[in-house]
Amino acid sequence: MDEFLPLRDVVFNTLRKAILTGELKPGERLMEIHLANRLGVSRTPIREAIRKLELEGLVIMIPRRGAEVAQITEKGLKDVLEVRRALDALCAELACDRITEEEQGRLKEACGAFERATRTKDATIIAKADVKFHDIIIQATGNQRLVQLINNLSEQMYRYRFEYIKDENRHDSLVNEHRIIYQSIVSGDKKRAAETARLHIDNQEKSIIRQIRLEQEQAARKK
Amino acid sequence: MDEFLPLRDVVFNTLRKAILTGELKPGERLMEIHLANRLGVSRTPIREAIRKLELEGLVIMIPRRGAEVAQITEKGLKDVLEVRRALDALCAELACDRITEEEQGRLKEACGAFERATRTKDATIIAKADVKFHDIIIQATGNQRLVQLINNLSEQMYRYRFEYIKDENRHDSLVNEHRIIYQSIVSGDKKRAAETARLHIDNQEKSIIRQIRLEQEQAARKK
DNA sequence: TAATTGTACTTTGTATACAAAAAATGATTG
DNA sequence: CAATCATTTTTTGTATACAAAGTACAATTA
Repeated sequence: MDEFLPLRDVVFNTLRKAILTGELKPGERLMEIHLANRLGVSRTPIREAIRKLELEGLVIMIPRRGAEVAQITEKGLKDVLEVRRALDALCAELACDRITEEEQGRLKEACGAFERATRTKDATIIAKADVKFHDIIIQATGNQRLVQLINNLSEQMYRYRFEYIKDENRHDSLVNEHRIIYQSIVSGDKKRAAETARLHIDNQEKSIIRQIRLEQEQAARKK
Repeated sequence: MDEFLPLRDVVFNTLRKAILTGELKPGERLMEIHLANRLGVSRTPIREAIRKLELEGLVIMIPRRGAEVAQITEKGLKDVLEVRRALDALCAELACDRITEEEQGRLKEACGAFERATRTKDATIIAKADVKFHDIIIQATGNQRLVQLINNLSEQMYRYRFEYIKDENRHDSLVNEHRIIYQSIVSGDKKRAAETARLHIDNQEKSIIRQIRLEQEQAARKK
């Protein structure tokens, strides 16, 4: 499939995924020769991939020392979520105005599919259904720049998303929020759509921050 | 000053500036050897800089053909401004809650400085005063991610900003809007601050879109 | 023993080399 | 004269080479 992508893009995708899934841990150094050997390419594509990761904020560069996986701080996550809150609300509002009949149908289906997914109690399935639902809304805005920005911001929390989805106590309210968002969008109620989208992020934030604190405590105890 | 930056970053900054100022025109190819000779470096730093420009959206890659300066379409600009509208409103709201006494002082000063700048009728001076005013607000949010995103989005319109500032008929309303934004923020009136910030972008949008249509007409007439 | 300095080893930063694809040129043929 | 195909040139994509900065470790000295 990706056989015809330039190696730099293959490497970029590979490294990005490794960082997002936690396979490469925050603070870990990305050493070029090591990665080159591991991925069976030369240093050139590795370096070019790192330049993109750098701009995306997934790695930070230390001069003459190379790249390391960016640390995720509680402050950093709060900042990301604060922006996402505004952008998700914007998405919901724009979708109210611009969603097509066809997209409305798919959104309804995705909303139902999400409810069914929660009943499986399988976090992977639920996460996929969740992404699908929100993707339809984001696409319905017809704003490519917005799509790109939200994807990038979501990325930063990939690791924590999963834990959030696992919390079964939240499932009912998640389903409920999705349903309200769906209804508001098809009925064109911008205010309610935006407000619920914000609430949706607020709930995620609480869960993720709890998660982070836990990890930090564990890290501190290790020392 | 930048003597100790890696060459790739020097090249990145140079190329970015060249694109934003219009020195490198939309559609123009970025050929590596040519740029390398022109800037007195090898292809390696050039390529790494291009990878960053690529992710920033300032150039687009065509496989096996290299990079060219991204075209700016009316749709693309509308998309950018739609996002900025939301983010600038967010900035204004956050600033209401978080601005420090010291920043309030600087904002007042910047607001007055902007008014004085308009009286010079010198677009460069006005543009600088405008940036300074808005920078204080953005910084007052304390959200680094937001700062970075807004900077990146502003960048995309760099070329048009200037023309917008030149329109002297708008100066009075610009000064007025700044004053309202300043007053709303120091008095903590989030709603009014956000609404005025949105209005501020709307006015820019009208002016910039007019500008773009003009350019496109001229381009069409040439053929 | 602790600190410091010198040396060997890594690792990055930059330049160059080489292969393969695309573009341009020109020759040949209908 | 036009069109097509071969050939040359240009340009990208990838690998490698080399220099300089950084790091680690050991030996030496206070």
